[in-house]
Amino acid sequence: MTSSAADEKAQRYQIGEVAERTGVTQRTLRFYEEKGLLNPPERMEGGFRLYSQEDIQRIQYIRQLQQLLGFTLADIKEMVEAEELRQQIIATFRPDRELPARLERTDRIIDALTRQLEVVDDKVEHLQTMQEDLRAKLARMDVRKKELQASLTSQGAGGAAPEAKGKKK
Amino acid sequence: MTSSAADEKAQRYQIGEVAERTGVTQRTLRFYEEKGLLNPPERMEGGFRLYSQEDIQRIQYIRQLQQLLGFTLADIKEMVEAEELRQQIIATFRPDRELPARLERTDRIIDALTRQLEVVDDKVEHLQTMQEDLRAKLARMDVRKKELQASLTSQGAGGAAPEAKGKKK
DNA sequence: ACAACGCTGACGACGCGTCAATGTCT
DNA sequence: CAGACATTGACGCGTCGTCAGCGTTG
Repeated sequence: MTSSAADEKAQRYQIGEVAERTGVTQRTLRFYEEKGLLNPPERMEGGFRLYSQEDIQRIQYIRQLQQLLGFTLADIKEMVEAEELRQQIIATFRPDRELPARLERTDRIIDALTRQLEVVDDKVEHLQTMQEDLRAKLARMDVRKKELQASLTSQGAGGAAPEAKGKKK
Repeated sequence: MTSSAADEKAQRYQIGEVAERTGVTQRTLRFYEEKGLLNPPERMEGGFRLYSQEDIQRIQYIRQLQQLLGFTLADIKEMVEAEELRQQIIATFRPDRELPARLERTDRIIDALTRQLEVVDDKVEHLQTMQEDLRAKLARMDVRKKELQASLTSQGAGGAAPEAKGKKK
């Protein structure tokens, strides 16, 4: 139904659906466009934006860099451009002329990837520490909660403190 | 050298040193105070702020929640309050009266910790995926770079493309 | 012709950066 | 008293949220 078999790859989405699929607001999409993070999508006659599949991927990429890694949109702009280069280079049927220019672009891309990887490594490390911390704290609080609940259920009867036998230290 | 042995725990720091130690600006410290994230520190006669060791820990805690987990300051405010409760409860010599109130506070703390842990787990997962992605991309780009460099050094002689024999698939 | 959707401003909020004018510490 | 450090405004910026008024689509 949706695919008529004639137009295979020309799927376009309007802003509302893109917003839903990517989890960003329409406002944000227009803002990214305004800031040059997304190149202006096609439009319908009346002016409605029509996004491609690649636009959607790009949006998700931007969000990752922003939310997971905490880069600013200015940083991300550079990286998005590098990523675009990367995809072009990979898709390109290597015209093998202008080798120095290609090498330079390659370096730009490697720089961007390296910066990202550094941040990722850093965050993973910190987050894992935090993870263990939180698990430990949670475990201790759960123990406490159960102690409190025990004191409550057996309130009038036994005594105020139910011994809490397995105390550490 | 810094510890004179008389005043063990009463170390206080002015805003500049705190800023340096925690990696946030003085502006940010005043802002956090204004927003109720930090409770107003002591002051010297002239009005200079004097922060305690715990204040510093709290600032670092806030920064972690903000930068690593991406919470808003409003969220963080709740969590900081919960964390304060947690520390009080741990330090408290359990007055064992008002058990229901203690249980409620315990729940608040567990909620905060649980929320944090969810976010952390989520982020770690995404970041690890990203990490592998980035390493793979980087590896491929490095290969490409070396190919290009080889083409350059042996430019006039051998040929344009150095075969790139070990291509996967 | 109708609801649902999208368009472009414009203003506002959050989380600070960055002065400026003044006061305090040692 | 100098020079470093701190104080309270005030305005500005990045990254959108939100609303208004109007046009487009199905």
